[in-house]
Amino acid sequence: MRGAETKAEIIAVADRLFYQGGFEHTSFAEIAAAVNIARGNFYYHFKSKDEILAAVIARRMASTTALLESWRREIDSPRARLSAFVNILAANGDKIMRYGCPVGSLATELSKLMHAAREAAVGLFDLFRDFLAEQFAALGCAKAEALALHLLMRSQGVAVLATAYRDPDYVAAEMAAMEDWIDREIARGTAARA
Amino acid sequence: MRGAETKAEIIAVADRLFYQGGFEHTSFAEIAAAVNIARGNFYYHFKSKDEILAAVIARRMASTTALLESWRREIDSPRARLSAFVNILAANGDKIMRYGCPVGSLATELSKLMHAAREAAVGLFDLFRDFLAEQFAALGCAKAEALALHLLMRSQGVAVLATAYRDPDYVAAEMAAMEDWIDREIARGTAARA
DNA sequence: GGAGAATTAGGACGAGTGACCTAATCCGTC
DNA sequence: GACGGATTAGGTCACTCGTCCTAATTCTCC
Repeated sequence: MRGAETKAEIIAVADRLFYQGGFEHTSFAEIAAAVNIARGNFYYHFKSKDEILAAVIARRMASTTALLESWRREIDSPRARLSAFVNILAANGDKIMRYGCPVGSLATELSKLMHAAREAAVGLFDLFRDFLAEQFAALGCAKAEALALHLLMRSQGVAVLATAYRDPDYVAAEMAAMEDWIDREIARGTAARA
Repeated sequence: MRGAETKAEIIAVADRLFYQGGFEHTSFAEIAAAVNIARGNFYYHFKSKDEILAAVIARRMASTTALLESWRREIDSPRARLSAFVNILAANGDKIMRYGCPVGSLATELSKLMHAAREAAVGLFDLFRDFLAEQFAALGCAKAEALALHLLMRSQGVAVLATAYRDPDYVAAEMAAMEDWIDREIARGTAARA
């Protein structure tokens, strides 16, 4: 069973390093140093670097699914669940200002590389999109998926500008604007039903 | 004078390849093959890869400045100038869906690399921000710079999701939403003045 | 047309890359 | 406590990377 633990540790470290430095920029040597294992030893656990990437994406899919599931379970109102999403920007502000959004930056990098794992990486967006659409639908909004994509788009835009300008005040302002937009859309949805 | 032409060609090709494949992923060999010159020969024109990056950023600053200047000169109304900005998303749609936004993706990559040229790359955002703020101010909007950053943020968010989902219809929908938002902000500005 | 500078061709260098291998070591099972 | 599969250590492989040289070539100007 020790092997499984080592493998999980490699994936966890690779996950962090892929985020912080980018997939291609991160070398086996770097991961090995962080995990404290011999460099050539990766090939007992993974056949290639692409296989590590696939494992990292799978790990992110699992952890994101778990996060969204906990929100569905522990947060009562759909409106508050939307705020939970928006608040990611504040909770991870420091990391976002240095490394961008892990989902968006990976998808963009893999797209530039024309990497086969691009579509798998986009699956992370799907998780958030579906979660958000669920909440908008529960709030009685028509075209819930379009609203979900719009909110996703805003979080990505804020992440990019946060990385560029590194201004926490700007991020806070856009978060407030997102909350306002959500409330307006909900109001529009209930008005349409009346 | 032949040297200057070769240098300019190297910069132009590097510009394209840095955009399409990313800065770090693009090698001298790749650039050399595209320019049809000997690989080791770069060091007559540039002392290092970072120097090529600096030249590419300078080139983008110049071409962006020229583009915005032409808009200021040839487009009469500030409102139409804002539309010109939004329309970049349609005009460059195919490239954006494959490689993302050249400004945003470079800034994010350099941030991950903790590269010294990061701040210079962010200067490209400044050009657009100032241009947009100028137009909002001319339209009588208060907090023109905040509105400019918001529009910039949206274009970045759309670029990231366009790269992820590669759906032209989604891009078109967000462009329309951006136009609506602009009109509402202008209306708000004139109402406040009345 | 010849001197001298600008430019190019064509490697070579050490370091680092992902990939691969084999021998040693660990550890649960009988 | 010896066996056998699971795991690790550590080194090697071919290759590419950015960088750097030097010799040849081209161009400019007297």
